[in-house]
Amino acid sequence: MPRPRQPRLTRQLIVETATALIDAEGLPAFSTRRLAAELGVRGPSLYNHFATKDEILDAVADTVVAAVDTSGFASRDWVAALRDWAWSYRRALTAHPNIVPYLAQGPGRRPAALAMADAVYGGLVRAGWPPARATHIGAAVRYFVAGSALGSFARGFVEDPELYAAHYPHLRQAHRLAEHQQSVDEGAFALGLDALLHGLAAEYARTIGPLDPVESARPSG
Amino acid sequence: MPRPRQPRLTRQLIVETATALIDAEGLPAFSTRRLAAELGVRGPSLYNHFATKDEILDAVADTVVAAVDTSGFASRDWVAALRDWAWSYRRALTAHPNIVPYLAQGPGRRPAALAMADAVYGGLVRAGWPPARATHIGAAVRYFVAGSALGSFARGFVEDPELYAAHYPHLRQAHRLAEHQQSVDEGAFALGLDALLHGLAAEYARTIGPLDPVESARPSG
DNA sequence: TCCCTTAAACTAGCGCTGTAAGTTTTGCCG
DNA sequence: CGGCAAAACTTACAGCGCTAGTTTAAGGGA
Repeated sequence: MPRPRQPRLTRQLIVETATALIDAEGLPAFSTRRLAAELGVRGPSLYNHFATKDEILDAVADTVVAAVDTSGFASRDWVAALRDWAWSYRRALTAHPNIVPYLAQGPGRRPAALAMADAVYGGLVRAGWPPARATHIGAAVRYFVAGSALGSFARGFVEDPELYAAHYPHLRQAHRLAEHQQSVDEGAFALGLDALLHGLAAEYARTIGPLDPVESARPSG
Repeated sequence: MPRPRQPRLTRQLIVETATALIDAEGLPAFSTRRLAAELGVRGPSLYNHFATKDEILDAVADTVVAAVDTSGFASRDWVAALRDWAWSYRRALTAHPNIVPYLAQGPGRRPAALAMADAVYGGLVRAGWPPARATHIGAAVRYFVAGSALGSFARGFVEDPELYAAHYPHLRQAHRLAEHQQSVDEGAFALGLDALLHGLAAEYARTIGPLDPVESARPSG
C-alpha cells in the first residue's frame, strides 16, 4: 500500500491509542504491531512518526504526568501544596496504572515530568527549606506516590483462603483484601501521607521556624 | 545431547544464576535462552525444573524478600520495629533493584513475602492498632520502601546541564544529582521514614493511648 | 543381570517481538 | 511539470517464551 491521500497516523493519534491499549491490556501486551493493528496500519509505519518504541512510551508517560497539578505551590502554604500535589499525582498515576513502572524510572527528558519537579523543588525552597532538604522531601513524596500507584497493595493478595489459613495466622482475612481494594489502597495512602506531612511539619518547626501559611505568596524580602 | 551422568541444573543453581544475571543486566535482558547460556545449557532445559519463566522470577523475588528481617516485631516497640523493618526491607531491595518492579506486584503466593506480611501485620495488631489501621500502616510503609527502591530518584535526572538551564530554572543543579546518587536517595529515605513514623506515633498517641515501649513483648492480659 | 520407568538433556518449530532496509505511490514545491 | 519528501507498504533478521517429540543415562524391581 502506497502513501495515502490523507495521512492515517499522527503523533497525537498514536499516543492516544497507545494509552488506551496500555490501559486496557497492560504493558506486556503493548507491542508496535498490536498498536499498529489498532490503528489500521502495519507495524513499521509507526516508525515514520516515532524513532523507537520507547519514544512512544515516553510520550504516553509525559501526557500522563502532564495531568498532575502543582499550582498549589504558587498559592498555598507548603504543607497544603504538598498534600494537593501528592493527591493529584496519585490520581494521575492510578488512572493509568500500567504505565507506572515505565514512568517510575525518573523524569529523563520528558518536559511535563521536569516541569513538575521544577515546580515542587522551587516551591519548597521558596518556603524556606534548604536545597538539600527540598530535594529529599520531593523524592520522599515521589517514593510514596509511585509505590502506592505501582501495584495495588490489596490486589497483591491472592483470593484463596486456604493459602493463608495454613501457615500465616495473622493473614486469615487477607483473601478478602481484593474485595475492598480501592478503600484499602486509598486509606493506606491517606494515612501515610498525613503522617508524612505531619512529621515534615514538625521537622520544619524544629529546624526552620514557625509555619507561615502565606510565605510562598509574599515577596521574600 | 542425552541425559548427563550428573544433572547440570538444579533449582537453586538456576535461581542463583538468574539473580546474578538480573542484577548485572536488568530485567529486560533476562531471557530463558540467555539464562540457559549462562548455565551452559539450551533454553528449554530450564523447563525440566520450572514450569514458566515467571516461576523462576517468583523464586528470585522470594529469595530477595527472604533476606528481610522482621524480628523487631517480636522484641521491640512498634515504632522501632517498623523502622528496623523498613531499613532492612530497603537494603534487601536496593541490593537487587532490577527485580523490584516484578516484586512490587504483591506477595502473591511467595512464602517469604507472605511471612513478612504476617509478621508486620501481627506485630502492629499486637501493639494495639485496629486491624484496618494495621493494614494501612503496613501498606503505607511498603509503598514508601518499594517506591524508594524502584528507581533511584537521583539517577532519574539526566547529566546534561543545558537541558535544565533552558527551561527549568529551579533545576539548574539537577545534572549533579547522579554524582551523589546514594546519599540523595538514602537521605530522602531517612527523612521520609522518620517523618512518617513521627506522624504515626502522633496518631497512635491521639487515638489509642500512650506508647508502651515493651507492649509487644508482654503477654496481652 | 535385564528391563522398564523416569529424568534431564537435546532439536525443531510456532507465533510472537522490535526494528532495519528497501519499495511504491502520493502530495507538494519550485 | 519534474523531482523530492512523506507515509504507507513488504520483506527480513535475530531473538523471545514455550511446546512437542527425541535421545540417552540413572535407578529400581523382577
